[in-house]
Amino acid sequence: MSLADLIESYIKQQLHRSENEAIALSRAELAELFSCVPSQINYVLATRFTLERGYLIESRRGGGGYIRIARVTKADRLNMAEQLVLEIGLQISESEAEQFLASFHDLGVLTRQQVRVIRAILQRETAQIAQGKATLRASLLRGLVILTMQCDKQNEV
Amino acid sequence: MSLADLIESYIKQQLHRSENEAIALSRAELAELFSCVPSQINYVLATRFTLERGYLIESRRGGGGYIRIARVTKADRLNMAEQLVLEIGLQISESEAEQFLASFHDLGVLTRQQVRVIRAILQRETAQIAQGKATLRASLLRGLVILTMQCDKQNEV
DNA sequence: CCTTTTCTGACCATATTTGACCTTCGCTAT
DNA sequence: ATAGCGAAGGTCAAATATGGTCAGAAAAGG
Repeated sequence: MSLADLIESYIKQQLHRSENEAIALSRAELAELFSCVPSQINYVLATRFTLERGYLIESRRGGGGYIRIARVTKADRLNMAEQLVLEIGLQISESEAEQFLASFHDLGVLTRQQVRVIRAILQRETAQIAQGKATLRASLLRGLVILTMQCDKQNEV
Repeated sequence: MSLADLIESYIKQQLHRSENEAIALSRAELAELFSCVPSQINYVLATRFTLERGYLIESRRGGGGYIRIARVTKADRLNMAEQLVLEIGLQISESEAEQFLASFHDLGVLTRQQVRVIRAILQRETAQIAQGKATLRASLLRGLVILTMQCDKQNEV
C-alpha cells in the first residue's frame, strides 16, 4: 500500500466520520502528518478525488487557507454539466472546445470514447466549410453534448 | 477561518440584524473590536463587499467620519450600468475601453466571457480602419454593451 | 527492460496581515 | 475668512501564510 493510498483512506475516513458531506483540511498539516512534501497531497487529490469519482475540491491560498473536499452526487454533476453547456458561447475555438470536452469528461457525463466521437465529428464538419467555423463548432458542440447526455439518460433506465 | 472572514461575517450579521439595507460603522471601532490595524477593515471591504457582490460602500473622513455599507439590488446595478453607458464619450482609447469593460463586469452586467467577446470585436473592427479608431471604438462599445444587456434581459424571463 | 504510478523539490501564485505615510473633514482660535 | 489641529478614513508596499504546478527521480508492475 502506497503513501498515496494511505492518505486516500485517511481522507475518506475523515469524510465518513464527519457525516457532513464535506471536510476542510490543511495541506501543510496533512503533509506533516504523513511526513511527506505538501505536493504529495495535491497528487492524491488529483488522482483519487476527482469529479468523475464524485468528489469536489475547493481551496484557498494565503492566510487561513484550506482544502475542502466534498462529495457530489450524480445529480449535482448533471447540473454542473448543464451550467457548462450554457457557457458555450456563440463561437468557440478548437482549443476552447477541447477544454469543454475535458470538463464534461471530468464531470463524468462523457466517456473518453464519447469525447473521441464528438471531437471527430467536430473536426470533420468544420473542415467542410470556409467561414464561420467557430460558430458551427459552438452549435455542434452544444448539440452533440446534449444529445449524448440524453442518450445516456435513456440507457440508464 | 481568517480574521478577514470573521470581520466579513460580523458585518453581514449586522446588516441582517438591522433589516435596513444599510449600516454605518466606524473603521477605528471595528478595528479595535477585532484587535487589528484599521487598514484590515479596508481590506475586508475591498475584497468582500464589492459592487459585483452586491454591496455599495460610501465613507467620509474627518471628525464624525464613517463607513456606510449598503446592499444594492440587481435593478440598482442595472441603473448604474446605464449611467456608465452614458459616460462613454464620442471617442475612447483602448485602455479607457478596458476600464469600462472592467466596470461593467464589476457591476455584474457582463460576464467574463461576454467581456472577452466584446473585446475581440472591438479589436477586430478597429483594426480594419485607418482613421477614427477612437470614435468607432466608442460607438461599438456602446452598441455592444447595450445589445448584450438586452439579450440577457430576454433570457432571464 | 519498459511503462505507469508515486514521490520529491524547486519555483510559482495568491490571500492575508501589518505598518508607515497620506488625504480629507470639522472645529476653533485669530 | 483662514491657518492650524486633531480626528477620521485611505493607500500602498512589504512581510507572512498558505496552496499550486511541473518536471524529473524513484519505485512498482508487467
